[in-house]
Amino acid sequence: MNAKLAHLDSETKVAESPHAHKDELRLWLRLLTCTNLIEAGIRKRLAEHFDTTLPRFDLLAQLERAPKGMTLGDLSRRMMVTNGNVTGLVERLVQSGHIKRFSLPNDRRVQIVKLTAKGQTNFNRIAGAHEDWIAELFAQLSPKDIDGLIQSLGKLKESVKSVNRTAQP
Amino acid sequence: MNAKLAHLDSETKVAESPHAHKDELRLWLRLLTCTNLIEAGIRKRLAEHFDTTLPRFDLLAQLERAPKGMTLGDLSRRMMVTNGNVTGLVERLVQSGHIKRFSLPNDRRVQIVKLTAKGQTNFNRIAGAHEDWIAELFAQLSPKDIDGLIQSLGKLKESVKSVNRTAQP
DNA sequence: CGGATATATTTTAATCTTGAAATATCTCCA
DNA sequence: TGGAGATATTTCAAGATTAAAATATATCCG
Repeated sequence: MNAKLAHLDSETKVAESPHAHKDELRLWLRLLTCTNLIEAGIRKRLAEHFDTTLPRFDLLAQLERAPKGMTLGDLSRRMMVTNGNVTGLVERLVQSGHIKRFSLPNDRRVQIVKLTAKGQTNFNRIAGAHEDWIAELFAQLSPKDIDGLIQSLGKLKESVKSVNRTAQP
Repeated sequence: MNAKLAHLDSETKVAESPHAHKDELRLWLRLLTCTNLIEAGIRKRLAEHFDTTLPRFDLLAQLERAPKGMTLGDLSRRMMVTNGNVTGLVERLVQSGHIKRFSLPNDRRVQIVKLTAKGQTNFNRIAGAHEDWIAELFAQLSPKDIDGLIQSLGKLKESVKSVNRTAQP
């Protein structure tokens, strides 16, 4: 059994006491299930009611909070996806007239994208419904539950970020 | 005001009380951020250490808990993904020798898939590391935080499922 | 100045994912 | 029996996603 662990690399410190983390694993699976269920629900509703997708809505939502526009790099960081992903998404949203590209005279590497009037209108219509769908899905949680979750997930977020900072330079 | 809205359906509520659900929205965004951060961390580690992906690992994990094998339909329900998705995933895992297909003599529509010895060995090696990665990422949460999250997320899961049951037949 | 290095974006190939349509098989019942 | 409807899987087309390599531009510093 120890021989089996002997070849393990960096995480050996945790590997010394295997199978002692059942609660964390259970929590993670539950977290994933909740997120997946909600995401699926939202995705389906976006398709049915507004004929759009979650990544498209997500990108518009980012831009909506940045009236002066954002670079593709900003978008990929904010949305936590790769650059290449944003490239394709932006392409399709420009194509459909929801956003527009601008180049900066002082730095020809960057592209700024902004919502068009059409994009803004479209986003506004969706955003209200989206907020209500979320409230509907969370309806059985009390304000106390909600507050507790916000707090604990805030802690989790910091925990994950601090590990990623040290482990992945 | 709440009493007045209580019997109305969600679409009507949208019109009656827009923008009254900030906390739920904030919670949802935080939930999504946490899940995405953790998923990204796990995905990266799976690629680096074991040259594999999350969906592959996920499928193997499902099969590991079903020594008698599972049908593709079972897999797609358990993994909460579409049938077509499982078809492709299974194809690649059969290809790489981690799982094997079997047909049932009494029902020629269904395909059972099972872990091969290689798949089992491979999964075992990964599962321990995976559990430790999760524990590492959750390290800053106290046992009390963890328990609270498990409870509240359980409630959330039921809330979402009950809404999806009534809203999407 | 000019090259090394850093930053921003795109491209590429592969995988993942979905929803819908197509195919195959089974079950039930008139 | 035979056909209607249910169930299981695959196919298909489009989009989303990643990691890594390629491209383009900027900045820094010797």
